[in-house]
Amino acid sequence: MVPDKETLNSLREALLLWFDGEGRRYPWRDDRSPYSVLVSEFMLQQTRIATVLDRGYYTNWMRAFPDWDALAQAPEPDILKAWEGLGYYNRARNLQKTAQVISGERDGIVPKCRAEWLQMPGVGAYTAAAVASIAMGETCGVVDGNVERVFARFFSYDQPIATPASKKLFQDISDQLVCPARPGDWNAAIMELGQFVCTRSKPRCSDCPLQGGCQALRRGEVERLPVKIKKPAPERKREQVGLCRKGNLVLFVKETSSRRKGLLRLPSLEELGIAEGTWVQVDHFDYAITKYKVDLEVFCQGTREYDPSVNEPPFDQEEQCWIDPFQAGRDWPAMGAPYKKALLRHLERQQEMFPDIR
DNA sequence: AACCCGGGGGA
DNA sequence: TCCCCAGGGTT
Repeated sequence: MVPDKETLNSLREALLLWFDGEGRRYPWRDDRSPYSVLVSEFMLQQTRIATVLDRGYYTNWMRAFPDWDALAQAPEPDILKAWEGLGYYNRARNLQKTAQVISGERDGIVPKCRAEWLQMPGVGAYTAAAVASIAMGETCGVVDGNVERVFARFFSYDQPIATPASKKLFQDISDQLVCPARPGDWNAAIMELGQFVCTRSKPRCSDCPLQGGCQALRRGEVERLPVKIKKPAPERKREQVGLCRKGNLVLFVKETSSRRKGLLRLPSLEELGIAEGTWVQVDHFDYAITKYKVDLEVFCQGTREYDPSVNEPPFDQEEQCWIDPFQAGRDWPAMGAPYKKALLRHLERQQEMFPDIR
């Protein structure tokens, strides 16, 4: 599948020339230290560049935790707060674990190659190849969603790409195509080609530096590739939570499950011991979580005040957390996005009903 | 190999 | 609505 040496050289030249002209500037491209690159790669796992940049996650993180030591020593609530809204919170925990391994066990010595990076927590095939090539100049190829799409089209690969066999094939191809002279740029370039030119829909083939060698373009199969396996429709669920007020405070619960440990959520009516029909539904909206689509229903007491002496929540004191949403810095612990949304919508409603308060 | 994990933005 | 994004870990 891999082209002969001469074709390969012209391929590399064409893509890198395009990248030198069209390549974007990102903060982690201006500073290619292993730490900067690794932080960016963790944030970009299953997350769009625009999300990471526009909402300031990368900048804030680098300011709060500028190096391995700072991250290694940071309290977990702080790193979760810096990650709040990005999702997949184990990424933040694993990033810190990696920092702790490097700054502690390895005495500040970073892994020197892809195989060593692969040993770090939260670092898989993609991230190991990315940081090894971009930050250390190792000749190894990345495979992400963009690369899969570009390869499937360029080689007119008509098998489903989400299989182990396809993954292995693409990894092998990527490792052979990567330009030894500029491995980091090559990997960035092919991903960026997938992002801006070889897009999922409406690909801009006439702008593509690889159009001459693209098999799918020649066969008119670009729109059909890559072949994806259709996912089952999400399972619908209903979630009923209570917004408990005590003065300016709102009751939250600290999650204890391993993955979401430390995140805040609103308590369920069941946890609160609220009989159905006794509280008033004040809001509802849908949110998606992995394979589920959840209809979140928010309830309040008829009166505006929640009286804990009458209705003390049955869960442990340590799991309770009363938040003051009017606090200037809104300095509460990291909150799951749906519950944060429910809280903010509650505050908006209250402002409309009682504009005199705050 | 299948399943789990968040959240958002574009089409 | 659906898709899928610079994936990784666990079972």
